[in-house]
Amino acid sequence: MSDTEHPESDNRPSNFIRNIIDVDLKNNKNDGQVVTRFPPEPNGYLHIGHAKSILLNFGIAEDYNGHCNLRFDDTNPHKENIEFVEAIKKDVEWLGCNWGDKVYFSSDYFDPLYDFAVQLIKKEKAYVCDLNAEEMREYRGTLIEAGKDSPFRNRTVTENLDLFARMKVGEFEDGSKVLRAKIDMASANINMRDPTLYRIRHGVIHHQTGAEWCLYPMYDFTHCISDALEGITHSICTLEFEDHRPLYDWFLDTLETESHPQQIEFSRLNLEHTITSKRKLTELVENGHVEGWDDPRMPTIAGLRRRGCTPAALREFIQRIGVTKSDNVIEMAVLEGCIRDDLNKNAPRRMAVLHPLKVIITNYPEDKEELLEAANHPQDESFGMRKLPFSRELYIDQEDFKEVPPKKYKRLIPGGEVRLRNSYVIRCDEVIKDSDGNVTELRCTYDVDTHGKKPEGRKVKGVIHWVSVRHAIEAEIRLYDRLFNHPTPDNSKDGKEYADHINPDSLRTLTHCYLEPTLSEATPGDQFQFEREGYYSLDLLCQAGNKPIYNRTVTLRDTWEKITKR
RNA sequence: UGGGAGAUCGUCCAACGGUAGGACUACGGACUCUGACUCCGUCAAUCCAGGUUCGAAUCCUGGUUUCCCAGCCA
Repeated sequence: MSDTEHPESDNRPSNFIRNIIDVDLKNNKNDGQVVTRFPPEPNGYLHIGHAKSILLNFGIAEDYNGHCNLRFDDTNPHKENIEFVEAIKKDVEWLGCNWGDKVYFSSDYFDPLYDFAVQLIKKEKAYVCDLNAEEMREYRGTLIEAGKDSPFRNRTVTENLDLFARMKVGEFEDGSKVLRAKIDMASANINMRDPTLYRIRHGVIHHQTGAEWCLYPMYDFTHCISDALEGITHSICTLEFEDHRPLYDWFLDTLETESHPQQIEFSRLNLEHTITSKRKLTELVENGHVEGWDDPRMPTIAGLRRRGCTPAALREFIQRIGVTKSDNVIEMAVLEGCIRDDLNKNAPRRMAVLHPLKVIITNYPEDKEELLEAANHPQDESFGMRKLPFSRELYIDQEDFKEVPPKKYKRLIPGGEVRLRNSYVIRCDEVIKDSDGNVTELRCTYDVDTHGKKPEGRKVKGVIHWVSVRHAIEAEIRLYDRLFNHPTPDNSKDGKEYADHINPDSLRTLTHCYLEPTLSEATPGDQFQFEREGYYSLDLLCQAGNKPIYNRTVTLRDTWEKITKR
């Protein structure tokens, strides 16, 4: 902690939702309690948009000494499964959120929900309707025309009670009957035009309740009641549910539940060059555009993790983008900046050559080798030192030698000198080429008096990385780029679909890369800065034969590239 | 006049009737055994038109424009 005046209040996010809560607290609403919830449907993996919601809800709970429930909104067993439940728990935990002892499920409330539905029927606020899906759509009207009442709208309480009970025990086929709320078919808000409460689904095995039910409640009915039963005070959701708030309130008012949570809507996260639609992410996986939900190119939390993004970086990102009700598209640079900030501070430095070019140090004895000390972090001594073997034959990167250098180039050129990082200054004496004129090898000499000191009588500006051929570890390195070429592939307004904007070069695999030998000690998930290249993470899952695989998390900022592009 | 919501630098977020501020990006410079990091600096915005007010991003009126809604999905 520094000596700032208010060390506590510095880092607290402030946004309109927290402002609302502050006012509620001042008025002693909810007895001063703050209880939130994160309610994912287990029908896919969580993505970066969910991270916003998770960190918002859990963050508020933490800062206000409240609690945030993890609740699976599992009312549609057809699409949901236990794999997704487990994946979601893993991701929320990885983000550093603590849901306490109990994981909640909407399906925990199937019994009370059924009783509430009965209550609604008794209040003449719900009825069993025999219209099929198509008929119901016709009766619903349009955005600008009122709907009309279902012919089944005026069934008696007794008849509705009987029918609903028989729906429950399985007397009717899928789709033949639904339970609907009786509200107003002429409402300007389509959600209020007698929304469906329950549908019949035979033969699906629910991951929590098995085959116990053939009747499943709908979102609008389930969500508000689940919130109320859990004593949620602030039910925070995304903007598309704004239209549903009157319905949320209608259920809780009509049923006179003990508590009446307040629904508050915020705008969802949109990130440039990616998509955050669960449906479309599912398609990317199922159509083989990516290798799975945790493909490092995916904006899923699992993908980000495998790519090497850290929870701290993601948290910082979510904090930086803020929370409002306005539509937004966040530049990828914001996320990358957060990742770089975190990894710059926390990733030890290593050397790795991605595009090897052999260098022979002709004045270095063949059988000699040295161990050169190198700092693991240039700004943080606590990272300690490591020893790098140096020998006669080295690899440097092809990019670090140019026979015909562009302006301002300060790496190796024929007859020129360059510093080998953590090592000596070498001079390029001879360029060896193959029959096609490609440079295949460099013959250099080293200045023995330049290790740990500046060369005498001249300045050497360039510093390049290297590895010793004899000691190097061969590795596969995967370079990831944006998954989509268009900044808003979802909504490109050029008549094309998101899939048309997939970047064919989103993955480049380099199979003959060479790493410094200390990397043999790395374990999956470890993150490093490969100096002058970027941040890389040892893959969590794969190995290419006996070669390790490193995923590029993000490049270093590259002003040289900017200069050369001009 | 179907309903609901939004509009502030290129991007994201502040300013809650009193000097339009921060972050990211971009650009320029310093430093450097990472063309990184760090540091310093520069550019850059209130959707429009009226009105109220000593004073308006903020309040009022009228426009413009963007997003969401017609699942037995959530």
